[in-house]
Amino acid sequence: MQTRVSSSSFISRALSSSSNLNELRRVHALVISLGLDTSDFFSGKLIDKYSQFREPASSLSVFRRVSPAKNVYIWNSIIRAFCKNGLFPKSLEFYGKLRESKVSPDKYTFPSVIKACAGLFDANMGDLVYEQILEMGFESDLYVGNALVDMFARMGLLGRARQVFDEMPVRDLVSWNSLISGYSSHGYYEESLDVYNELRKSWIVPDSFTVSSVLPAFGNLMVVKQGQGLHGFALKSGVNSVVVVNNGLLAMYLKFSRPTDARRVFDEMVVRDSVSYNTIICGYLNLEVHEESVRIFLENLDQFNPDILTASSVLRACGHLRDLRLAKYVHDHVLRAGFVLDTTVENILIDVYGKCGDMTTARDVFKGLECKDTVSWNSIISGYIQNGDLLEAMRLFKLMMMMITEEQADHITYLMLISVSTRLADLKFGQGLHSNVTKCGINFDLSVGNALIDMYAKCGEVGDSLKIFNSMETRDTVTWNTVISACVRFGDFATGLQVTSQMRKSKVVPDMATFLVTLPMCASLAAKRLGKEIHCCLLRFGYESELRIGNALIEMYSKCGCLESSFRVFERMSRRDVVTWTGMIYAYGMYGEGEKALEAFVDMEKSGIVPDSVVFIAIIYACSHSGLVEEGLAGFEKMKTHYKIDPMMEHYACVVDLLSRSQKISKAEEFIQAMPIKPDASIWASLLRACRTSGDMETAERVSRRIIELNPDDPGYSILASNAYAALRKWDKVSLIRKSLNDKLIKKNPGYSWIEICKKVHVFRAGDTSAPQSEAIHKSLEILYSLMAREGYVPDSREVSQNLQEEEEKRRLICGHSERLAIAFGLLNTEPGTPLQVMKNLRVCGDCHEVTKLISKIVGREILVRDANRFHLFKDGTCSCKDRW
DNA sequence: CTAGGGTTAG
Repeated sequence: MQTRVSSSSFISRALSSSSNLNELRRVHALVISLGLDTSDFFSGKLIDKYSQFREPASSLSVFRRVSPAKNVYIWNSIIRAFCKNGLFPKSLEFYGKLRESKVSPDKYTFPSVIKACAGLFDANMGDLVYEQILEMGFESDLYVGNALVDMFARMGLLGRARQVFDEMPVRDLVSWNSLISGYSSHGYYEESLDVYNELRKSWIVPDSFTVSSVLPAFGNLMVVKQGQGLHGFALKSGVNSVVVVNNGLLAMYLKFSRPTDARRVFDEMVVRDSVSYNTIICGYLNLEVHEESVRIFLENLDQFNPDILTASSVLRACGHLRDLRLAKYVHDHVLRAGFVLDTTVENILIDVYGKCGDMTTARDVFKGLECKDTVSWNSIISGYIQNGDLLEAMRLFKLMMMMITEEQADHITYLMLISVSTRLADLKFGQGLHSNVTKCGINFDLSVGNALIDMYAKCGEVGDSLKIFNSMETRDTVTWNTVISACVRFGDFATGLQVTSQMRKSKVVPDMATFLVTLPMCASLAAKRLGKEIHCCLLRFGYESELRIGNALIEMYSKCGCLESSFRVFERMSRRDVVTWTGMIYAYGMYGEGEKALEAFVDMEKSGIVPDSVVFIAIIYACSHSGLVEEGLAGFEKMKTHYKIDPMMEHYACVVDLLSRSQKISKAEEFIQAMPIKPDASIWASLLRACRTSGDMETAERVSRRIIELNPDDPGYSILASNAYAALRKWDKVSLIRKSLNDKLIKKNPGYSWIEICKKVHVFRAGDTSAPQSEAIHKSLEILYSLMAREGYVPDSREVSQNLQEEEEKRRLICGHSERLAIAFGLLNTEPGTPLQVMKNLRVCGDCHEVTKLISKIVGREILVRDANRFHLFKDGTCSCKDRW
């Protein structure tokens, strides 16, 4: 008896202290030799111990040797053994067997069973087990409760987890940790933080589990101050000696976009594991410091074992850096190290090779994938798009749609393909995508909606853009920007303005693109007041130092009649590029300040900016509007010989304009003859305008014929020719041209003018009698005409382009030209002496130019007129353009 | 019974 007791306690001690499998097997052999292997006590110990050394098979064989009448202790051991080794189905199988036996489970049975349900994400089994627990009344047990909280939390059923937690009669730190971790890992960061703060109010002191579980919440909620506080707590309490905690701190600072703090944590870590390296590599990647990402990897290759996650991060960095060599090296390394590549890594490889421009390899990886998921398809399609092969991207998409798999095109697929249809201006394809997207409800995705708006706009269907926009429930900054830009592109400024004011009333925050689309809109509309407001607004949002914003402001102010403001913006810019200078030169040109434009060009050259072809257009344009013929020609020569820039059609048109404006008609015609490229309608149109002002009707007719022969797309040129024939009284030609225009269903942009008075824009169309104060306007114009007649004014009937029988009727039409209505309206609605500013969408006609000069003299006012081409400042009977319009 | 790291667009 004595021997028996002492050998029992000896074996029990030997079992507990065995520290490796071999030792355990020797003790096991001893147990068998002593005939103790059927004993419940030793068998239970052996089952536990074998599971500890990851030998569940041995655990099971021990279990089987125990007599059929097993007690609950043995059952719990085997269920726990399988559970600990991740063999959850086995755990549940033996739990089932236990319930079939006569033995009833105790509270120690359930934590493992619950964990098995959690591990299998088996919510039904979990519910069943929960019911059984409630029947037996074990739910009040701390360990059972903790396991339940954990199970529900893992399954994402945070409401139920919280309920169990709230109903627990006793809670410990594990209960809190399980709930915090559950909230965190499912993205419920606020809740996670709330529970953590509740915990902090209690007497319980957080441990490393708590800290590492709540850290992601701090990182994602960007609560920097509190995050730093938690860091302090981690240092004080000593939990930062745990590597997981440090990894969490590292990740948090990276989420905060504080690489310096992150780096300090990383450098001060005594122990790092591969997660530490992966976290910092991936964090640098997300902060777009890709070089740093790669550097950490290369410099620490001997410090840690890169795993498949390391590889995927580094590969992504390679993609961003377009470093094909390193990508191939890492890929090769991964293959040789024998890592199993899952779909995620393969997808990354497809993306990276695509980004590096190696579509052959990308395609090989793609082909080699046995199970292609949506991301695989998206990645290869995106590769082709990035490499400019839009048609192949389309082809692959069609192939994808034909595949009978569970993988379907998602919002990203559609987003990419909508942009393909946009870039190809393929309306039919775009419409097909739209209907697909509507069928699967993806159209409610904000980005997809935005892409569709853009697609329709760029395919010329602005009406459909607006339809989508109006039907959208949520809109972001991009939505608004896209719609405004659609209106501007289409020339529908009225809607553009309306949408802009709606946007300003909404809570959406403008971004740089907002300003880069609204400023040019103001420029086109010469909406000075709105332009200034937008300028103030962008100052508030801190965009004033942006180069492109400065460039847009210069253009806006110059087109709104504020040359000084343009210059002020120009002066304040810390950085200037060729666009900046071009804007300024063009601005001077518009105001007839040719010398200043030339000076600016010299300054630009001095500042080391290399001129491009556009700046020369501005130069010649400026010279043209200031009568600087020689200087303009010199600029053209300098461009060709000194800067080796081949002139484009626009340059030739500018030179023709330059010569024509100065009435050098024969020179202009010679120049056109000598052009190395075939002159288009714009060239001839320039010449034609000059012919008409100089009265060279012979050339005018010849040139008009040319224009009609060219059959230009822009109806403006045909109308110009038609007007020339009208002046020649060749009405048959006029009606022929008009008819062909009508046949083509082309409608000319009708002429209109507008004026801003008391923060309101008033628009006038030619001959419009429905405009406000129409009666008064006509009356005052009549008075003005009689006053003008005294100055010797005779209306120029050549400017009338339609064959009207009565000279009187022609005069009526002239008097109806829209800018005159706008000017008269301005005179009627402002204090005497106030300067007026009138805008016109077309060029001012010669007769209106004369009339405005006279009006400025008669009423003693400055009248600033901006037409489609430039500014005219009328003052005391003269114009700033010195009649070179 | 409780903790951390990876994919596609713009």
